[in-house]
Amino acid sequence: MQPLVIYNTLSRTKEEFRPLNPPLVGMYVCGPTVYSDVHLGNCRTFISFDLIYRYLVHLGFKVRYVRNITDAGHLEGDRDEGDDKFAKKAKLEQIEPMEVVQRYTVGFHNIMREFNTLPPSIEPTATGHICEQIEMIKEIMARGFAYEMGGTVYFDVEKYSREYNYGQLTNRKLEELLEGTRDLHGQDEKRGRLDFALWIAAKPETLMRWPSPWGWGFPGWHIECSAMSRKYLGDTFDIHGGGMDLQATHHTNEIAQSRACYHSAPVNYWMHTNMLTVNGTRMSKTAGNGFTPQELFTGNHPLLEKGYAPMAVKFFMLQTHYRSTLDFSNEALQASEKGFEKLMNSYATLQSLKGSPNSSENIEALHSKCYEAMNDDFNTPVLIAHLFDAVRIINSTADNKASLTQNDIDLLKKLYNDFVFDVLGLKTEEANSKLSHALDNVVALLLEMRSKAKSEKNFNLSDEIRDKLLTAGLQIKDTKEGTTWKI
RNA sequence: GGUUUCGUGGCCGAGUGGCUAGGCAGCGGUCUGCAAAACCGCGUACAGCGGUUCGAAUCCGCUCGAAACCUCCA
Repeated sequence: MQPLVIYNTLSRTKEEFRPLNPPLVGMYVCGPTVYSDVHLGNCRTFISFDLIYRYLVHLGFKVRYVRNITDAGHLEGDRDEGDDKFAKKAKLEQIEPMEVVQRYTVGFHNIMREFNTLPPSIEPTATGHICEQIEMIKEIMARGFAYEMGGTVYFDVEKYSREYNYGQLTNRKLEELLEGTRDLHGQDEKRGRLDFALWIAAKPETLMRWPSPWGWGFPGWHIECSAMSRKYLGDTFDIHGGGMDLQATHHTNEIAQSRACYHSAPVNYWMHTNMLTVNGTRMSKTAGNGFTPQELFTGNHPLLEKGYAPMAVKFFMLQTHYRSTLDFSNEALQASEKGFEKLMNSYATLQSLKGSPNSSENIEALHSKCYEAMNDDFNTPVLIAHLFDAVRIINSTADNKASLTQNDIDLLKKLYNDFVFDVLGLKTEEANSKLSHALDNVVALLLEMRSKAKSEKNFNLSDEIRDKLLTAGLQIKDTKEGTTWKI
């Protein structure tokens, strides 16, 4: 079987994945800034990396998955001034900044649980690592790549560029980058226009502040990821991920900070997930064309015709490759909802299949095709196409149009457990067991009545029972072996 | 303006030179008292123009169109 290949942003090609210290794998993903409800685009990124994490674990790697919580130091503007997002939000809501952080961190975790993502191994916060950030800034200054102006410390991009390739990640030259920036504003104290803040001096009204060698202040946005990834994964680690929008600025600066600090490149494989769009344009907080995950689940938003279950949404996302943009529309979402239902129904059917002396299908070949799809840069759309092959085989067997040995049936069960549940992280909606037991009995009673009516050719009554059950949300299905039903 | 990516059948979405995914919707059929579900079959798509090649959705050029980044956002 072909080895696992990963598209590396650094080389812009798919590369064979070779961890530094197998079977250990270090993976860092830029987490959310918890100053408001988690954005659906964020969710896509974290679902993508959850898939990657799950697959690496499935392959037997021992993965340390670090995903941070940004709870300080993320500025509103690009000019390194103004308050950070938490303090601003806290003032608006008249609460403590850490209250904002707590509220939205909890909300974020709840949504991630709805999507059935696994918790990371470590979830460090920026405010919990102020010391590490200050130490790193000191090291960068000691190597001459940063300078202090009035209590604010800036990273010297031009100086860095004389020794390293600053635009490496986006394949851009310094001159091109310089052309793209705006003119320096009069009040700005930076030396170069590409310079960015590592530490920002607190203003009298700044709520979130810490002491440092440069006075009271707070860390810049980019330094937290460099400091925390280094602390938990080492100077150089295997995978760093995030959304594509972080590539040009945040990740470029992370590389610069690490190299300026300890010379070596921090990451071997940079992975970037693509954006979520609505009607062809990017869903963003500022464009106002987005909805929250909660609104998506309930359908309580003008853009949504109805609510969609978390698993249906997740399945919809996984039907697109993580490096492609994904456009949200009711039509597409409903198509996925039905496809997901079909996939899950076949799993229930699979449980009732009986083995035959021989098989008309090659399940082992199907199994290895699934691995091939995933080994090709986590190609979930192709994986799902193979899973629908399994669906067809299962349903055909149930219809006596194909046959499977018990061994093959067990192999199919393993296929579902491996890929549908373990790797894709999908699950069926669980019903309350006591309630569902009672429901079973009630439906069985009604079906018995209907069956009696049918045998007496009282089709009016039998159809009435069927139609009223459908209205109540239960669909029944007559088969040769008897009548089955589902919600 | 610069950098990058993309344009696939009604919709979503895989696919980097020949073997032409998959889902949803549609049509025809099998099954069925009728349904539903399931299964079988069908549509022969690759923005346009030109080029390379025995052969291109896939490589090259141009044109048109879209998006992302360059400025806070995954």
